[in-house]
Amino acid sequence: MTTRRKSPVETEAIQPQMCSVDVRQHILRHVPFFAMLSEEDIGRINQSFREQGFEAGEPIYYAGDPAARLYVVAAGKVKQMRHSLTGQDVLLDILSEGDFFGSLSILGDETYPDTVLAQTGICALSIDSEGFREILQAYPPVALEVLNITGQRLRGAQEAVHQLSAYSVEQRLAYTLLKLMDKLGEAQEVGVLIQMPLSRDDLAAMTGATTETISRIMSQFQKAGWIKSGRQWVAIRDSEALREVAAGG
Amino acid sequence: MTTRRKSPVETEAIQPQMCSVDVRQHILRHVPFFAMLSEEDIGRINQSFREQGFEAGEPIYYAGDPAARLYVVAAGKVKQMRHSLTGQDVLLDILSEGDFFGSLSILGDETYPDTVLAQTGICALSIDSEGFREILQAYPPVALEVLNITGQRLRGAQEAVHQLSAYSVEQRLAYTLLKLMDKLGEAQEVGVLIQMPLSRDDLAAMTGATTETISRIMSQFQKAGWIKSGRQWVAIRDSEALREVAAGG
DNA sequence: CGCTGCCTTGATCTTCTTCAAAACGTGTGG
DNA sequence: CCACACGTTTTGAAGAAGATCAAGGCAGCG
Repeated sequence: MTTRRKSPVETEAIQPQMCSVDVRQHILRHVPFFAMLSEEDIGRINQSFREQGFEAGEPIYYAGDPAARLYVVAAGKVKQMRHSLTGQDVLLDILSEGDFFGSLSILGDETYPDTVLAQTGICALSIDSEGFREILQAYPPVALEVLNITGQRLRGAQEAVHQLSAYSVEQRLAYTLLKLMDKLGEAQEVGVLIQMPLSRDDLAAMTGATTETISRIMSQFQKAGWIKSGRQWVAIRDSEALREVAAGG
Repeated sequence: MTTRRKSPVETEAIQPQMCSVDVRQHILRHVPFFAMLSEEDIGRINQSFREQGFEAGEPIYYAGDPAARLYVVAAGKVKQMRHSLTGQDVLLDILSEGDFFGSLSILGDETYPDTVLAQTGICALSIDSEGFREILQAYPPVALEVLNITGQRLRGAQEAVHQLSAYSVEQRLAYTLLKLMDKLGEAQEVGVLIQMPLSRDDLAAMTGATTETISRIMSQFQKAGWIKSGRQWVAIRDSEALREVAAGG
């Protein structure tokens, strides 16, 4: 049953039934900030959510759209982006199963500051801001957990600011690859494979550099035997070496 | 009663009594996320806080210290920083009256990822993580408000990432000055004065550039008549022009 | 009145971008 | 199953933005 494709990344097609009502409750149970609730409570919460499928490349929403809903990724990966007037795009984060995005501020009316795109086919659960606020009020432990996660993300974003301010592209790329490995890595023969389609363009948008510069450095890394990479995929073979580069070796 | 100093910035000395128990309750009432509580509740919360004064330049804590407390700025300004192995420092944020910093994650045990320094003399209220968690549990509306503010900060940090990735130093500096003006601006004859001691080094650490580059661009801005600046102070005279530069004019 | 620390300015050098073109891999349609 | 066509990746050469190195100037303080 070997296919003919070259990329080791398995872009498991998101089946419509993965989004069905039947499995929604199961998915919600595995969302970090609902994990502590009883089956009964989750059932109640479930009713406020609705599910939605998106194909790879499709936008979930655009920057500037009125911010009305909060989303939870049930399956697949999404890219959270900001675009500039110059056309230069910045990839802020990659979110996967259990991560949330969208409207957090309880005070309605604003617009989304970023664009979110489906990187693979995805299934998302969503709820309107009003409904989410009600859940947070009804279940204070959930609010604390959401606060916790948001705090962690804030620190992550501050670390990114630090990186961009103080380190070279080479260091930032090494750091980014390590972070992706921690988040999406999967041990395989080629090395620890980053389980998602990932182009040089994506890496450029994540590190604040150009495609060409990233390509050059990736070639170096590969020549050194630290990574193995092809069209839209990357595997890490020597994370220790990358760690040293990231730290300024 | 005119002094001989040149800087228009008033570095009002923080008097010890500003930190006294008497006025603590008054201060807590003006902290955004306690504003909705009754006088009685604030009185109860008050007992968990302790006050502490710091002189200008003094550290509140260093990166790597065990993260045990959450702080609220009662008076003065603090700098939230990250340092790099290379000695290059990054200024993540400037916090003033009513802002909080320190240990947010409820799950104890970690260390602070950043260093916080008193930029002016300051008075801070602080509470241990345990006590803060209890408050959040006892007063769910407070938790929601803290979540809200944290969400806003996350967006601010993501905007900084965007800026660093996509815009020139000139644009970032213009943007930074405008942000400081919004936060700390005070109308005076010279223009809208940024009410705090602010060196070229500080601006360099905020924009991810070197002191020299910042100095050059500040000279340009001043020559153009958009700002007026001296030793450790800046006033904005033409915010519209800066806005245009920041937007890529 | 001189010292210390902040700010300015210039010259050079490095890093990264930009522009351009060729090579490669993947999926498609014949 | 093969060959073509497209988007991704690579590589090169020239250019620009900003860092680094090095002096000198100026303000405020003791």
